[in-house]
Amino acid sequence: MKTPKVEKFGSEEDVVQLADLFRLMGDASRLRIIVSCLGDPISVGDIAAQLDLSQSLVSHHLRLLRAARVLKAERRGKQMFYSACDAHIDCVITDMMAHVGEPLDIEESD
Amino acid sequence: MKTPKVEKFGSEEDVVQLADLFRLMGDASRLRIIVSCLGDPISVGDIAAQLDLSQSLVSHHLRLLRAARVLKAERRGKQMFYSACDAHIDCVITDMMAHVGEPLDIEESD
DNA sequence: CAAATATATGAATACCTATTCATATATACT
DNA sequence: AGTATATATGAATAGGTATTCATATATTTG
Repeated sequence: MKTPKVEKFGSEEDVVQLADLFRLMGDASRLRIIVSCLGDPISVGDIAAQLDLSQSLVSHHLRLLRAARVLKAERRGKQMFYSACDAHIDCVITDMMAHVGEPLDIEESD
Repeated sequence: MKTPKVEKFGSEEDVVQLADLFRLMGDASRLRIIVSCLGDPISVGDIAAQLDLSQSLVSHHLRLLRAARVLKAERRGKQMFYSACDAHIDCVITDMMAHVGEPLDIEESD
Protein backbone atom coordinates (compact mmCIF):
# COMPACT_ATOMS: atom_id res chain seq x y z
CA MET A 1 0.00 0.00 0.00
CA LYS A 2 1.31 3.32 -0.96
CA THR A 3 1.54 6.15 1.51
CA PRO A 4 -2.07 6.84 2.34
CA LYS A 5 -2.33 10.39 3.48
CA VAL A 6 -0.30 12.90 5.31
CA GLU A 7 0.57 10.52 8.08
CA LYS A 8 4.04 11.94 8.13
CA PHE A 9 3.14 14.00 11.16
CA GLY A 10 1.76 12.38 14.23
CA SER A 11 -0.48 15.28 15.09
CA GLU A 12 -1.31 18.82 14.22
CA GLU A 13 0.90 20.02 17.01
CA ASP A 14 3.84 18.31 15.37
CA VAL A 15 3.28 20.33 12.22
CA VAL A 16 3.14 23.57 14.13
CA GLN A 17 6.22 22.71 16.12
CA LEU A 18 8.12 21.80 12.97
CA ALA A 19 6.98 24.94 11.23
CA ASP A 20 8.10 27.02 14.19
CA LEU A 21 11.57 25.53 13.93
CA PHE A 22 11.75 26.14 10.22
CA ARG A 23 10.56 29.70 10.67
CA LEU A 24 13.36 30.28 13.14
CA MET A 25 15.83 29.15 10.51
CA GLY A 26 14.05 31.24 7.92
CA ASP A 27 15.79 34.46 8.80
CA ALA A 28 19.26 35.07 7.38
CA SER A 29 20.65 36.66 10.54
CA ARG A 30 19.33 33.88 12.69
CA LEU A 31 20.51 31.19 10.32
CA ARG A 32 23.99 32.66 10.41
CA ILE A 33 23.87 32.71 14.19
CA ILE A 34 22.85 29.08 14.26
CA VAL A 35 25.70 28.10 11.99
CA SER A 36 28.11 30.06 14.15
CA CYS A 37 27.09 27.87 17.04
CA LEU A 38 27.42 24.54 15.26
CA GLY A 39 31.07 24.12 16.22
CA ASP A 40 32.55 24.90 19.58
CA PRO A 41 30.51 27.03 21.96
CA ILE A 42 30.86 30.69 21.08
CA SER A 43 30.21 33.83 23.06
CA VAL A 44 27.57 36.39 22.22
CA GLY A 45 30.16 39.06 21.56
CA ASP A 46 32.08 36.82 19.21
CA ILE A 47 28.94 35.97 17.27
CA ALA A 48 28.09 39.63 16.91
CA ALA A 49 31.61 40.55 15.83
CA GLN A 50 31.94 37.65 13.46
CA LEU A 51 28.62 38.28 11.76
CA ASP A 52 28.74 42.04 12.04
CA LEU A 53 25.44 42.23 13.87
CA SER A 54 24.56 44.39 16.85
CA GLN A 55 24.91 42.77 20.24
CA SER A 56 21.29 43.52 20.95
CA LEU A 57 20.05 41.85 17.83
CA VAL A 58 22.15 38.77 18.44
CA SER A 59 20.87 38.54 21.97
CA HIS A 60 17.27 38.83 20.85
CA HIS A 61 17.75 36.06 18.32
CA LEU A 62 19.61 33.88 20.78
CA ARG A 63 16.72 34.08 23.16
CA LEU A 64 14.35 32.74 20.53
CA LEU A 65 16.74 30.00 19.52
CA ARG A 66 17.29 28.97 23.10
CA ALA A 67 13.56 28.95 23.82
CA ALA A 68 13.04 26.68 20.84
CA ARG A 69 15.80 24.39 22.08
CA VAL A 70 17.85 24.93 18.98
CA LEU A 71 20.75 26.34 20.99
CA LYS A 72 21.74 26.01 24.60
CA ALA A 73 23.58 28.51 26.74
CA GLU A 74 26.35 28.06 29.25
CA ARG A 75 27.89 30.76 31.37
CA ARG A 76 31.65 31.16 31.63
CA GLY A 77 32.48 34.07 33.83
CA LYS A 78 31.05 37.20 32.37
CA GLN A 79 30.32 35.61 29.07
CA MET A 80 27.63 33.33 27.77
CA PHE A 81 28.57 30.61 25.35
CA TYR A 82 26.07 29.17 22.95
CA SER A 83 26.10 25.86 21.11
CA ALA A 84 23.68 23.60 19.28
CA CYS A 85 21.38 21.41 21.35
CA ASP A 86 21.89 18.40 19.13
CA ALA A 87 23.32 17.43 15.78
CA HIS A 88 20.10 17.32 13.80
CA ILE A 89 20.08 20.99 12.99
CA ASP A 90 23.39 20.49 11.25
CA CYS A 91 21.85 17.66 9.24
CA VAL A 92 18.89 19.77 8.30
CA ILE A 93 21.09 22.55 7.01
CA THR A 94 23.30 20.15 5.11
CA ASP A 95 20.29 18.52 3.48
CA MET A 96 18.85 21.86 2.54
CA MET A 97 22.10 22.90 0.95
CA ALA A 98 21.97 19.74 -1.10
CA HIS A 99 18.54 20.80 -2.22
CA VAL A 100 19.81 24.20 -3.25
CA GLY A 101 22.65 22.60 -5.14
CA GLU A 102 20.26 20.35 -6.98
CA PRO A 103 20.27 20.94 -10.73
CA LEU A 104 17.01 22.34 -11.98
CA ASP A 105 15.07 19.54 -13.53
CA ILE A 106 12.99 21.28 -16.12
CA GLU A 107 10.80 18.93 -18.06
CA GLU A 108 12.35 15.58 -18.63
CA SER A 109 9.08 13.78 -18.96
CA ASP A 110 9.02 12.29 -22.39
CA MET B 1 41.03 39.37 5.95
CA LYS B 2 37.65 38.18 6.85
CA THR B 3 37.66 34.47 7.20
CA PRO B 4 34.94 33.51 9.57
CA LYS B 5 35.07 29.93 10.62
CA VAL B 6 31.58 29.64 9.26
CA GLU B 7 32.71 28.06 6.06
CA LYS B 8 29.54 26.09 5.86
CA PHE B 9 28.10 28.48 3.34
CA GLY B 10 29.91 29.29 0.17
CA SER B 11 28.66 32.85 0.04
CA GLU B 12 26.26 35.29 1.59
CA GLU B 13 23.79 34.56 -1.16
CA ASP B 14 23.74 30.95 -0.12
CA VAL B 15 22.65 31.93 3.36
CA VAL B 16 19.85 34.07 2.04
CA GLN B 17 18.71 31.39 -0.34
CA LEU B 18 18.72 28.79 2.42
CA ALA B 19 16.88 31.09 4.77
CA ASP B 20 14.27 31.73 2.10
CA LEU B 21 13.66 28.03 1.77
CA PHE B 22 13.39 27.56 5.52
CA ARG B 23 11.03 30.48 5.77
CA LEU B 24 8.79 28.87 3.19
CA MET B 25 8.62 25.77 5.35
CA GLY B 26 8.09 27.92 8.42
CA ASP B 27 4.37 28.29 7.93
CA ALA B 28 2.13 25.49 9.11
CA SER B 29 -0.25 25.68 6.16
CA ARG B 30 2.60 25.69 3.69
CA LEU B 31 4.42 22.89 5.45
CA ARG B 32 1.29 20.76 5.29
CA ILE B 33 0.95 21.53 1.62
CA ILE B 34 4.53 20.49 1.02
CA VAL B 35 4.02 17.22 2.82
CA SER B 36 0.86 16.59 0.81
CA CYS B 37 2.98 16.81 -2.30
CA LEU B 38 5.74 14.48 -1.16
CA GLY B 39 4.04 11.37 -2.50
CA ASP B 40 2.26 11.11 -5.80
CA PRO B 41 1.35 14.33 -7.57
CA ILE B 42 -1.80 15.79 -6.11
CA SER B 43 -4.29 18.31 -7.46
CA VAL B 44 -4.91 21.72 -5.96
CA GLY B 45 -8.47 20.84 -5.08
CA ASP B 46 -7.41 17.65 -3.33
CA ILE B 47 -4.81 19.51 -1.29
CA ALA B 48 -7.37 22.08 -0.23
CA ALA B 49 -9.93 19.44 0.67
CA GLN B 50 -7.46 17.23 2.47
CA LEU B 51 -6.04 20.05 4.55
CA ASP B 52 -9.27 21.99 4.90
CA LEU B 53 -7.80 25.14 3.43
CA SER B 54 -9.42 27.51 0.96
CA GLN B 55 -8.60 26.96 -2.68
CA SER B 56 -7.34 30.49 -2.92
CA LEU B 57 -4.95 30.12 -0.03
CA VAL B 58 -3.58 26.86 -1.34
CA SER B 59 -3.04 28.40 -4.73
CA HIS B 60 -1.22 31.38 -3.26
CA HIS B 61 1.08 29.11 -1.30
CA LEU B 62 1.65 26.83 -4.25
CA ARG B 63 2.82 29.76 -6.29
CA LEU B 64 5.49 30.59 -3.73
CA LEU B 65 6.57 26.98 -3.42
CA ARG B 66 6.78 26.60 -7.15
CA ALA B 67 8.75 29.80 -7.53
CA ALA B 68 11.23 28.55 -4.95
CA ARG B 69 11.52 25.26 -6.80
CA VAL B 70 10.24 23.30 -3.87
CA LEU B 71 7.31 21.98 -5.87
CA LYS B 72 6.69 21.57 -9.55
CA ALA B 73 3.39 21.70 -11.38
CA GLU B 74 2.03 19.58 -14.16
CA ARG B 75 -1.28 20.04 -15.93
CA ARG B 76 -3.68 17.18 -16.43
CA GLY B 77 -6.78 18.39 -18.14
CA LYS B 78 -8.49 20.95 -16.04
CA GLN B 79 -6.42 20.18 -13.01
CA MET B 80 -2.92 21.01 -11.92
CA PHE B 81 -0.92 18.38 -10.10
CA TYR B 82 1.88 19.32 -7.77
CA SER B 83 4.78 17.28 -6.54
CA ALA B 84 8.18 17.78 -4.92
CA CYS B 85 11.04 18.91 -7.11
CA ASP B 86 13.50 16.55 -5.49
CA ALA B 87 13.84 14.28 -2.50
CA HIS B 88 15.86 16.58 -0.29
CA ILE B 89 12.89 18.38 1.14
CA ASP B 90 11.68 15.06 2.46
CA CYS B 91 15.08 14.50 4.08
CA VAL B 92 15.01 17.93 5.64
CA ILE B 93 11.60 17.34 7.19
CA THR B 94 12.60 13.92 8.43
CA ASP B 95 15.75 15.31 10.03
CA MET B 96 13.82 18.08 11.67
CA MET B 97 11.33 15.64 13.08
CA ALA B 98 14.23 13.74 14.58
CA HIS B 99 15.32 16.98 16.17
CA VAL B 100 11.89 17.52 17.66
CA GLY B 101 11.87 13.97 18.95
CA GLU B 102 15.22 14.48 20.59
CA PRO B 103 15.08 14.12 24.38
CA LEU B 104 15.75 17.30 26.26
CA ASP B 105 19.29 17.14 27.53
CA ILE B 106 18.68 19.28 30.55
CA GLU B 107 18.30 17.93 34.01
CA GLU B 108 14.81 16.59 33.94
CA SER B 109 15.43 13.39 35.87
CA ASP B 110 14.76 13.05 39.55
C1' DC C 1 31.73 49.72 47.44
C1' DA C 2 32.39 51.52 42.44
C1' DA C 3 33.76 50.85 37.77
C1' DA C 4 34.09 48.10 33.75
C1' DT C 5 32.57 44.49 30.82
C1' DA C 6 29.14 41.19 28.85
C1' DT C 7 24.66 40.07 28.06
C1' DA C 8 19.65 40.63 28.38
C1' DT C 9 15.41 43.12 27.93
C1' DG C 10 11.61 46.63 26.94
C1' DA C 11 9.61 49.73 23.81
C1' DA C 12 8.95 51.65 19.33
C1' DT C 13 8.70 51.09 14.49
C1' DA C 14 8.89 49.96 9.82
C1' DC C 15 8.34 46.24 7.16
C1' DC C 16 6.57 41.79 5.88
C1' DT C 17 3.05 38.13 5.25
C1' DA C 18 -0.89 34.93 5.83
C1' DT C 19 -5.53 35.01 4.91
C1' DT C 20 -9.96 36.35 2.78
C1' DC C 21 -12.88 37.99 -0.83
C1' DA C 22 -13.78 38.93 -5.40
C1' DT C 23 -12.61 38.10 -9.93
C1' DA C 24 -9.95 36.46 -13.89
C1' DT C 25 -8.18 32.76 -16.69
C1' DA C 26 -7.87 28.13 -18.51
C1' DT C 27 -9.78 23.75 -19.89
C1' DA C 28 -13.52 20.42 -20.94
C1' DC C 29 -18.02 19.37 -22.47
C1' DT C 30 -22.67 20.01 -24.94
C1' DA D 1 -20.92 29.59 -29.38
C1' DG D 2 -21.95 28.94 -23.96
C1' DT D 3 -21.69 26.56 -19.42
C1' DA D 4 -19.33 24.30 -15.77
C1' DT D 5 -15.23 23.20 -13.38
C1' DA D 6 -10.44 24.02 -11.74
C1' DT D 7 -6.98 27.06 -10.77
C1' DA D 8 -4.74 31.60 -10.57
C1' DT D 9 -4.47 36.32 -9.26
C1' DG D 10 -5.19 41.16 -7.42
C1' DA D 11 -6.44 43.96 -3.60
C1' DA D 12 -7.18 44.74 1.17
C1' DT D 13 -6.15 43.88 5.88
C1' DA D 14 -4.90 42.17 10.31
C1' DG D 15 -1.35 40.31 12.72
C1' DG D 16 3.50 39.21 13.02
C1' DT D 17 8.52 40.31 13.31
C1' DA D 18 13.30 41.97 12.53
C1' DT D 19 15.82 45.75 13.88
C1' DT D 20 17.32 49.76 16.61
C1' DC D 21 17.87 52.46 20.72
C1' DA D 22 17.96 52.92 25.44
C1' DT D 23 18.39 50.74 29.62
C1' DA D 24 18.68 46.99 32.99
C1' DT D 25 21.00 43.01 34.97
C1' DA D 26 24.86 40.06 35.97
C1' DT D 27 29.78 39.22 36.70
C1' DT D 28 34.52 40.33 37.56
C1' DT D 29 38.03 43.39 39.27
C1' DG D 30 40.10 47.38 41.71
